[in-house]
Amino acid sequence: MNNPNSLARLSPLPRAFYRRHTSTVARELLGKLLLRRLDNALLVGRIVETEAYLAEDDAACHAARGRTPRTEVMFGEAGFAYVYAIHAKWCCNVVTQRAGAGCAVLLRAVEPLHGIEFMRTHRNKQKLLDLTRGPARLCAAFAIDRELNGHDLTTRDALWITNDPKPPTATPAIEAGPRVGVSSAQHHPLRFSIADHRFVSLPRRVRLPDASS
DNA sequence: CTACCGATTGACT
DNA sequence: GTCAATCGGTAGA
Repeated sequence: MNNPNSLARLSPLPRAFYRRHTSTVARELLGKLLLRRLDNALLVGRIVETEAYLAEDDAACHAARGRTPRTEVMFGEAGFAYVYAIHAKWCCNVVTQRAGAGCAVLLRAVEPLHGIEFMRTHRNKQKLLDLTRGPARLCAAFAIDRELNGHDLTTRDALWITNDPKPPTATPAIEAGPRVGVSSAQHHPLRFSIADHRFVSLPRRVRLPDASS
């Protein structure tokens, strides 16, 4: 297991990573490490579940109804955090593609790796499985709120994402299915997760047919 | 200003 | 499985 100090020295994913198509970014974020630096703690989690919200023909995307004060960050440069409130809780996205496109990837679940006691305190929950499984739960555990809206994820400041230097398996299978809590575009598999991972949030997952079959 | 909604969660049967 | 608390964002008067 890497120690947190060495993980904190790894290079953040570059902006080019985020400038690609939203579905590609959503899939490739699986297995990456989310890092959060606070005054008195360094938190690390492995991203195990994401959802894509597209720039085109996606009524569920917040940007679909045009620019508002809330969605301004989504229409900006890729690689910045878009943090929004839902049901009095915070959720964290990463902005993708091109400035002006209006699309992002929602971080739905991580596996806690470091700073677990801080997460327990911040979530006021003891059970490991409940700490970061779900978009608002992971934000509470990582102390992510509106202060990080518009934060640049390509520096080692406050919040960023890196490659895992020691991935647990060579190439984990990826599952895909309809997005959670979204009625539109149910036919598109825009929710992605690491197959059979215990930290993936609840509703049923569907294994995508293998490309070779 | 008020009214309504929601990319959720946690408590409960 | 069901259900409602909770509050920021948004639209509209």
